[in-house]
Amino acid sequence: MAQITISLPDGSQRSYDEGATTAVVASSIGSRLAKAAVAANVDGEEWDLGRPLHDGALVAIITGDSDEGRHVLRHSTAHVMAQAVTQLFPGAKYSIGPAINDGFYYDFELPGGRTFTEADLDAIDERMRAIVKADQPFTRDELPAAEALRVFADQPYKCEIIERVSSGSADPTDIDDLDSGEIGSGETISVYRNTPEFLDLCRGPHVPSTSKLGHFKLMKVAGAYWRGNEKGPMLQRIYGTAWESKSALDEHLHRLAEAEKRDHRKLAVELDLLSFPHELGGGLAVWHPKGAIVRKLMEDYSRERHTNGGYQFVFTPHLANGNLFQTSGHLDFYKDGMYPPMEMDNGTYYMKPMNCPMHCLIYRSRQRSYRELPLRLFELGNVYRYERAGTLHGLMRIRGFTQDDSHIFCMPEQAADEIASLLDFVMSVLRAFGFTDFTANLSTKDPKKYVGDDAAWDDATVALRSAMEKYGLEYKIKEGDAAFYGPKIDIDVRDAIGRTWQLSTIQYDFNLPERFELEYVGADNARHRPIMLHRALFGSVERFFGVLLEHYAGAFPTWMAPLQARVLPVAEGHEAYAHEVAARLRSEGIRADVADSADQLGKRIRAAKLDKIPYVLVVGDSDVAASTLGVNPRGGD
RNA sequence: GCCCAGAUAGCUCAGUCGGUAGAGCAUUUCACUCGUAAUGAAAAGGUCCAGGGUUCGAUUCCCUGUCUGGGCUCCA
Repeated sequence: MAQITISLPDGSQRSYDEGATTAVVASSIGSRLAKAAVAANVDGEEWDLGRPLHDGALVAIITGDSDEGRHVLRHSTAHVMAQAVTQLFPGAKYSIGPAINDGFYYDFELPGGRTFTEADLDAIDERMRAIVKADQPFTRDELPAAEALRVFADQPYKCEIIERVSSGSADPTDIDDLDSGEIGSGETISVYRNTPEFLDLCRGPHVPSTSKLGHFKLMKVAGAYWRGNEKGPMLQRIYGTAWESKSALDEHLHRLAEAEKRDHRKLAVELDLLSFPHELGGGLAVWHPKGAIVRKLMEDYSRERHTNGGYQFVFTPHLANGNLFQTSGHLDFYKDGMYPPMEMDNGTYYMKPMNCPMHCLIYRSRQRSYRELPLRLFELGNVYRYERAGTLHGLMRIRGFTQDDSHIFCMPEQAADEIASLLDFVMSVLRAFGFTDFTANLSTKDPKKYVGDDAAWDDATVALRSAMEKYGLEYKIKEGDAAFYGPKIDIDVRDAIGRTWQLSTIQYDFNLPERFELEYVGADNARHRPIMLHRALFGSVERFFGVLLEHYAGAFPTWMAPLQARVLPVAEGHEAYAHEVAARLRSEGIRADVADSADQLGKRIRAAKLDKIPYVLVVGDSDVAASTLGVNPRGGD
């Protein structure tokens, strides 16, 4: 048996049997030695995590506080879960079970179409803990494909994977092949087992033994399509989370609880901001007075910045004749995302899913000169999109919403400068709302869904790229993620608890100017075609509001708080003075009210705090006498 | 659209093995007038999501729909 020797940071060496246990693991989870060991020299060659060594055997080092280490233990936990499920539910079919962010999942099909219940999760959890306790070693085997098919004869999903791998059609970059991508070269299939009865296709690596696991929790059951195919069978997916230590698990659960407390749907009810009445239908909201104040402040600020930024305001209707969307291409490309047609005596009408076609009509309403360009049209435009029922999510995914939408018409040679100054504008406005951490993505052409010629796409992509480089913004590339009419830049922001949200978008469009035959007269007295930039900064006002609500956990900065101050008289005798104070504040433009003394002071303070009012002002005898007040700020602003 | 789970007072939830329901908070009234996160008492508050079926009787069981939640798929 060949040996693998690893030099440890303390100068000592350790040898492992290569092949018998192919996952080489630092002696205990939580040890830090692995990070240093990754750079160790094995058999005279540099190697890295997960790199195949010696006839396809894999070696990996895990450490408790590395992403690689967590990945390994999560995936191993997924195996144990599948093992528990197959023991508890004879005849269960198991498909794939990868590690994901914070945890893992495994997809199953139970006999007779049975589904998992909450009680099942408890039983599975219990069985998993027994397997952990049994200290079963994970071992690796390689089987010829034909034998693997025999071994997994009663597991149709596994057979499908084996066939895909042995025919060479598995794609290791495909999420659905995560588990299968590297299980073999086509000739042989690698499997892991930790008891004689349970084995699973897997490229490894795994922890050496089930006893290294244990800090996990099964979270929920959900439906999931086999291989993500909407037409394919629906499997039962169990999600779990797994960590290297109890404290890490607890921390994760705590983070989840924090995020739940910040849920904008919950806060919207608690703070009386807005609601989604059933009578309206799914994905449609009504704004209550307090929510409306915040929204109005957001919109006012946006209008002010756009005025200063050289934008011209326009208004356009909510409906349009279908011919307009035929011209724009929406009916060809996104009919499914539009509300159904309304037949009228003079044509077929649709709710507008976007404002751009109408802005094109404004551009085209008369002849344009190059001297007018860039022409920046801005509208807080209401659009309606028929989002599929299962995708609606509070304010984040909604069917009727308002875009802070602008379309900038400019000469192609102006585009890079215009985009660079747009980036500046966008981030300056986002900073005003309290975001400081931005990342950008450049989305490129979707080869299956685009219009226009390839050269135009290339030019547009270069313009966006050079604008970001000019601005000095780092960006990632999302291949094939662009809209059908042109490439785009999306700006993601990180919120107070580290989640990222895609907010702003800047999209290059050479397609609509073509379709609407937009022109300008150039300095050469000839007609030219402008290009168009779509850009939304909030994205949707509703969604941005939802993100702000979660970012601030309901405690909006004072400038946008629905109520900025509440005056509390200590007792009945102080009420007149309290009203005087509030009136004075209101005359200074401060949103203030008074909570009279019907309840005890402590209770009124508590209520004001729960309402997240920035300043609670208490007035009693000494304040009346000296014309003062006690200031109790919310803190944290 | 698909899978699973829900919908009971304004909110959060309990309950009814099928005999039209209850708590806490909020609301109203009364008492208390209080100096920094819950004073006490009383009252009022419900088509138990909607429609159909089974039943002597349905909020409860079944079906359909609507809406919500978690996923999948989608996201111009």
